Amino acid sequence: MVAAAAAGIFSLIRNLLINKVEMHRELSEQEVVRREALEQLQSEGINPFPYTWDVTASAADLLDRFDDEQNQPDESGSAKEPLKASIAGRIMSKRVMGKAAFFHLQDSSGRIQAYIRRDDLPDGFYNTVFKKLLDIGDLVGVEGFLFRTRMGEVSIHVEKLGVLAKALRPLPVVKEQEGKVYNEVTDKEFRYRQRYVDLIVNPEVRDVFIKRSRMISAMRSFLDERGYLEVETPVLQPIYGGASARPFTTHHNALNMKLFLRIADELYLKRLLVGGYSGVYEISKDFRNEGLSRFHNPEFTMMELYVAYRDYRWMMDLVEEMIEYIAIELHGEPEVNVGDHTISFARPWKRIALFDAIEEKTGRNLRGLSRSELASAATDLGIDVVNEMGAGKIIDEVFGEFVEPGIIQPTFITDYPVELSPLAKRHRSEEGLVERFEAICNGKEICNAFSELNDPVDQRRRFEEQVSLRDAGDEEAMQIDEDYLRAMEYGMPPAAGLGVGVDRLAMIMTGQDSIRDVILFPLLRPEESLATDGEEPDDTSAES
RNA sequence: AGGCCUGUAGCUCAGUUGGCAGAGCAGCUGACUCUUAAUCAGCGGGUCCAGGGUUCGAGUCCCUGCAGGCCUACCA
Repeated sequence: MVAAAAAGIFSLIRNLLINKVEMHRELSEQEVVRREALEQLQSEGINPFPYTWDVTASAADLLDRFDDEQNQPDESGSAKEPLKASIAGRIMSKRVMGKAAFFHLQDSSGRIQAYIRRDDLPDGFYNTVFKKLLDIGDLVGVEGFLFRTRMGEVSIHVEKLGVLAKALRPLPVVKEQEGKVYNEVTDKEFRYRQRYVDLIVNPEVRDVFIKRSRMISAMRSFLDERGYLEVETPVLQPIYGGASARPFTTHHNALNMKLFLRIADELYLKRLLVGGYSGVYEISKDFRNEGLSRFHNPEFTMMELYVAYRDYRWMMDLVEEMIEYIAIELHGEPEVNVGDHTISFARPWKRIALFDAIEEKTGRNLRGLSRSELASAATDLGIDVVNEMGAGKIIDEVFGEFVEPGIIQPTFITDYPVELSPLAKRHRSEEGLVERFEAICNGKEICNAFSELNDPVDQRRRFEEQVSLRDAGDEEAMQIDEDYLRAMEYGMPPAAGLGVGVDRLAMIMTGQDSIRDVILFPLLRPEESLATDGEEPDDTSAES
C-alpha cells in the first residue's frame, strides 16, 4: 500500500515535470492522445517503460526457421509442434478486425506479422490495451507460435503481449504494396536531422550503415591479420599537420592553450615508426574547416597505415588486395554497382604515371616543363591560371579537370610533383617528383599513399618551403613541426604510408552518391524550433 | 561564395486569374475473429517557414530573412 502510494506520488511528480518541459511546445492532437494513452496504461497497472523482455528470436530468424510441415495447424486448429518464440520490436502497422487483428512487428533484423485474438488474451487486455492504447511506433514484446496465414504470410500468433516503450510521437506511416512504396519519407532534411526515424522507416538506409560497418570491420581484420597494430593518436593537437587544410581551433582551459582538431593522423603515426613499431594504423575522425558538399563533411573518417621498410610500389599491391578483399566481403564478388557503372576491384588495377595520364587525355607532355611553360599549356587547355598557382598546382588542376573525372575503374596514378607532397620521399629516378600514388575510382580519389620521407634534413627544407607558401598567403600550407623533426632525427625507417577516405570508399561500396548518406549524423545548421529548448541557464551567459 | 529550386495537417502531397484551407495515409468514434496500402460509416486536426509590403481581400504577387536540396567553384 505504501509502495503504491509512493508510486502514485512519483508518477504525479513525473507528469508535472513532463508538462513543464512540454510547455515550450504545443502538442499535436496525436501527441496528446498518446500521452493520454500512456497515463491510462499506468492506471491499468501496466508499466509503459519496463526493464526487460526475454527475447529468444529475431523476425528474420523466425521467417527463416519456419517450416510448414511442422507448424501448419490441423483441422482442430492447433499445430502439431508449433515453433514458439518470444520477440520484441516496434509496431509498424495495425489492422483491427473486431475481435482479431494483425500487426507488423519490426526488429533489427526485419519485420514479421503478428496475429492477435481477443479470446487468447486475459479479459479486457485486447479491447482496452491492444486496441485502444497501443499505436504504430510503440515498442512491444510478443510471445507466441508461428503459423502461415491463409494469405500465405508467415506470422506469429500472439499468446502474450507486453508493452516495452510507449511512443509519444506519431511515426510517419510508410505503406507498401507489390514493391510500390506509399508516403515514403524522402525529405532529406527530415531524414538527416531525425536519422532515428529514417532508420525506422527506410530499411535500405539501415542496410547502408550495416554495410559501412562491415566494410570497416573487413578493413580492420585485413590489417590485423597482417600484424599491423591499431593505435590511437591525439585528436587535440598543439600543431596540426599531415595534410593541406584549414583546421578547427579550440581552447584548453587548464593549460590556457590553443589547440587544433587534427586534419590528419600522419605525423603521429610516423613518430610511432621511429618508436619501433613496424606497422601501425588508425581508423578515426579527421576535421577540416572547409566547405560542405556531397563529397565533404567537416568531420570524416580516415584510415591511415604506415609500414616500415616498404615503399609505395609495395603499398599499391596492398591497396589492391585490401580493397578487393573488402568488395568480396561485402558483395561476394569484386564487382560493385555504382550508378550506371559496374566497378571491378579485381586485381590488378591499371597503373599509370600522372604525366602519362595527362598526356593520354590532353595530348600534351608536361614532363620537365617550367612554371611558365606549364602555365601557358594549361591556359591553352582552358584552365584559369592565377599567379598564386605553383607548377605543381597547375599540373594538379589539369589532372583534376581532364583526367580524374573520366577514371571510373580503379586506377593508380603515380609520381606527383614534389611541391604538392611535402611529406613524401623524392622519386628514385625522376627529378622533381615524389614516390606517391593516388587510387582513383568513379572519378574520385579513394586513397593517397607514398614512400615516406625519412631524411630529416630534406624534411626540414620541405617544411620551410611550406612556410614560404604560407607567408605568400596559402592558408592551407603546413607548419613546421619541430617535434616531428626531432623524432625523425633519431632515425625513422624507410616506410610506405597510406590514407584511405573511409566515407568515400563507403559511398562506392554502398552505391550512395552523397557523403551524407553514409554518415549517420551529417553536419547541418541547428534547428530553429529546437534552439531554445534545453538551452543553458542564465548564469552561464557571462561566459563568452 | 554564385546560380536554380523547395518550404501548406503527424507523413506524402494538391491548391485555378489574388476570392471561405484541400486529398490520401495517420488520429478519434463506431462496425468487423485470416488482414496486409485491410474494408465500411462518421468526426476532428493548420503559426500555409518567419517578418514586412501591395490589395477591399494574399497560401498565391513583391521585398527581406531563415532552413533545406541540386548544380558550379575549393579542400579528401
